[in-house]
Amino acid sequence: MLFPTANSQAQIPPASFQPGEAVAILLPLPLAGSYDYTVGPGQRLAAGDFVRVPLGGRTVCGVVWGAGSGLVPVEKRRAVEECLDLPPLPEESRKLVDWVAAYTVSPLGAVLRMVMSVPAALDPPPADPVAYVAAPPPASLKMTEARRRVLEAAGQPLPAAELARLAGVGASVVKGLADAGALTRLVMPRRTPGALSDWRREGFPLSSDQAAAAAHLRAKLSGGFSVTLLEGVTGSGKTEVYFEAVAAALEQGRQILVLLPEIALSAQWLARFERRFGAPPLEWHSELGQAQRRSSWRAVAEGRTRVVVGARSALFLPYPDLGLIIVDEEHDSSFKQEEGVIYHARDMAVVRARLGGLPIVLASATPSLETQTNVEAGRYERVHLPLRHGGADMPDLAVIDMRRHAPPRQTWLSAPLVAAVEESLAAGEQAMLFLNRRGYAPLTLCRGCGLRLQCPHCTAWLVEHRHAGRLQCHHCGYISSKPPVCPQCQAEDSFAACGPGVERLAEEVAAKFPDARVRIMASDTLSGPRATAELIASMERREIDLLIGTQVVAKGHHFPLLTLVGVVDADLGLAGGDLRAAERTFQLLCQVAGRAGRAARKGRVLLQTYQPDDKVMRALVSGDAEEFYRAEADDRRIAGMPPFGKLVALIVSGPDPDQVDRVAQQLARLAPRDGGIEVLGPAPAPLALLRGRHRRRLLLKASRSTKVQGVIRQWLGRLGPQSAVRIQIDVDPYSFV
DNA sequence: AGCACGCCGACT
DNA sequence: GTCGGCGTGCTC
Repeated sequence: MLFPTANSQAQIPPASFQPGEAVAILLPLPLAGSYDYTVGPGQRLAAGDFVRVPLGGRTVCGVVWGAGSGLVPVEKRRAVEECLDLPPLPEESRKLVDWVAAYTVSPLGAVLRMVMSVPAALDPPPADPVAYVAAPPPASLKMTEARRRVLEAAGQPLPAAELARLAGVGASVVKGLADAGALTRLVMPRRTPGALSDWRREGFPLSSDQAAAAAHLRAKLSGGFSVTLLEGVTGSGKTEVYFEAVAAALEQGRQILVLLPEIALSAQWLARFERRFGAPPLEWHSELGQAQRRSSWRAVAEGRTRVVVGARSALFLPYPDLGLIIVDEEHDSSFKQEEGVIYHARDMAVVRARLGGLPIVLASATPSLETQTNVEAGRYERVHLPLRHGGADMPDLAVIDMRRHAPPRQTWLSAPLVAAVEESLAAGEQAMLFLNRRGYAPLTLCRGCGLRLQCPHCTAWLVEHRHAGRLQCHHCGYISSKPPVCPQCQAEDSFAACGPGVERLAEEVAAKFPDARVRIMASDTLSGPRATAELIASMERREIDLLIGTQVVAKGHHFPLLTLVGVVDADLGLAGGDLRAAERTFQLLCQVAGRAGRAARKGRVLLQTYQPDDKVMRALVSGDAEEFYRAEADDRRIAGMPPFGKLVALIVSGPDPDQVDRVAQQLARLAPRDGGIEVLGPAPAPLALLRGRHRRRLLLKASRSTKVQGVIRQWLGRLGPQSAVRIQIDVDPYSFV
C-alpha cells in the first residue's frame, strides 16, 4: 500500500466463531447489551458480520459483537439463522458504537440502530435494471408503424415500459422487437452515488494564504489522527481549501466524509463540489427517499462511494475505509442531536477520526469556544485564513440604538435602517432584513381578557402564520385555525398580534417600500431543495430587491449583489439563561453579516439593538472576535462552565406531572455529592410541558476530568428501573429548554 | 422496537 | 357474554 494507515497496522486475524459456540449479537433495539446466540451448523462467524437471528416470535437482523458472554445457559440460547451476504460492519464503526453508547450513557443497541438506520439495505440488492436500445434490424423484420415508432424512441437505452410509453404502444410490441433481435437487451449497472470517476482535475485557483492552508491540510493526510481547526472569515474560501484535502484523500483512494449542518447542505455547495470534482458527492440527510437511502448505505458499506456529504447522521454510515472527515460550520448547534441518543456530531466525529487514525478538519468563521480552547491547549492545530478571498472587504458594521430610534408602535424598522434600505434600493442594490422568527406574530392575545393563545401540548405560545391561515406550535407541530371568538371571554374580533415575525415584517416593508420586489425566505416557506435553489437563483438574477429571512439565509448561501444587511432584532438570541446565548448570538450575527458585500461592492450591516453596550454588540462593531472569546472564556472558566467544566442534564418527563415530580425529587435525594460534584434542581424545564409530557430538569456539574458517565450510571442504578416516567440524559447539553 | 399478556368499556 | 383499548414487560 502506498500510504500506511492506522487501520492497516494491526492486522490481527479476526477471531472466528464455530458452530455450537456462543456469540454475542448486538441488535438494533434499545437494549443495554448484546444477546448470546449459538453459531448454527455450517456457519463461520466473525465480529462485524450482519446476521439474522430469532427474537421472540420474529426474526431480526443484528451484528456479531464478539464472543458470547457465557451467562446465558445453552438451552436458552437460540441459533443464528443466517449470516447476511454483506461486508461486515468495520471495526471502527463497532468501536464508535461502543464509545458513543458509553459516552452518552445510552443503550448500546440504540446506538447500533443509528448505524442500521436502513433495514432494507441489508436485503439482497435489487437486480440491475434492464434497458433496450435499437440494433440494426435483421432483414427478416416485418416493419410496422408501431415498431417504427419504438425503434425511433430507442435511440438511447430505455427500460421497456418507458419505451412503450414513449412510442405509445403496448408492451408486446417492445417484446416482439426484442425477440426479433431489433432491440438489444442491456443490463444497466446502477450508478453508484458519490462515485467519482473524473475527479483528477485542476483545483480552483487559490490565494497564497489558501494555498498554504491547503498544503498544511494535505500534509495531514499521511500523519494519522489529527484535528485541525480551519478558521477563516465568511468569504475567505475555506471550502476551496478543504476541497484540496478531499483531493488528497481521493488520491489515496480513501473515503471522505463532509459533515454540514442540515440546512447548509445547499445546491450551491453541491454545485461547487461538482465543479471541483466532476460529479456530485453522495448526499445523506433526512429528506432522502427510502430507495436512495438503501442504495447509498450499501454503496458506502461496499466501499464503492468515495465522498459522502451529509448531516450528523452520516457519521454512522459503515465506512470501510474512511480517510478524512471535514466538519464545516463546526460551531453550528444543529450538530447536536437532541432526541433519542443525544450526541454532538462534531465531537463524535473527532472520536471517529481517532478510532480510525485519520485526520479531521473543523472549519468555521466563528469557531466554538470548545474548539478554540482545544486549540489553545494544544490538542487541536489551527490554520487561519485571515482575509476575504478575491479582494472583497469585510462589511462595515454599525449598531442602531433602538432606545434612541424607537420605531412607531406596531412597526419594527427604525428610521436609520429605513433610510439605509432606501439608499440601497435607490442605488439598484439588493438588501436583506434578518429576523429569526417565522410566521406573522410570535404571540396572539385577546384584548378583552388578556388570554394568550397557547399550545395544548407544550408550554409555548401559538405562532400565527397568516399566509397559511393558521396558528402553529413551533415545538410539537400542533396546528389550529384562529378561533372565531376568544375561547375564554367569547369576545369577537378581539385578537391582537404581538411582536413581529417575517410575515409581519413583510407587511411593513410593503408599506414602506411599495416598489421593491420582496421575498421571504424561511424554513417553512421553502418547500424543498428545488424551491430553495430557485429563490437563490432569483436573487442572483436580481429579480428580488429585498429579501426577508430567518436563520436559513445565514447558512451556506452567497448573494453576490447583496450590499446591505439589516438585523431587525439583534437581541433576540440573548434572552433566557442559556449558557451559550452570547456565543451563539455572536456566531449567528457574524454569519448573517457575512452575507453582505461578498463580491466587489463593500457591504454594510446595521444591527438594531436595545443593548448597544452588550459585549456581543461591542464585539461585532469592533470586529474584535478574539477579545470577545477571551472574555467569554474567562467568564466560563470562573463559573466552572463548559468547556472548563462538565455538565450533564437529566430530563425527567412523563404524562403525569405528580409522578414526574416524585421521580425528579427522588433523583435529587439520591444525587451524588462527592468529588466536587454539584447537582442543581429539579426545576421545571423552560418548556415544562412538551408534546404532552411534563418535564423537570436536573443539572449535574463537575470538573472537566470527572468521569461523569460512571457517576450517572450509579446514580440511576440507585433509583432503580423506571417505567411510566422517562429519564433522558444529555451529556454536554447545548439546549436548556 | 415489536409483540404478548393482562385487566376494564361498547358491541354481536 | 365477547372484541379491543393500550399499559407493562420481555426478548438470548
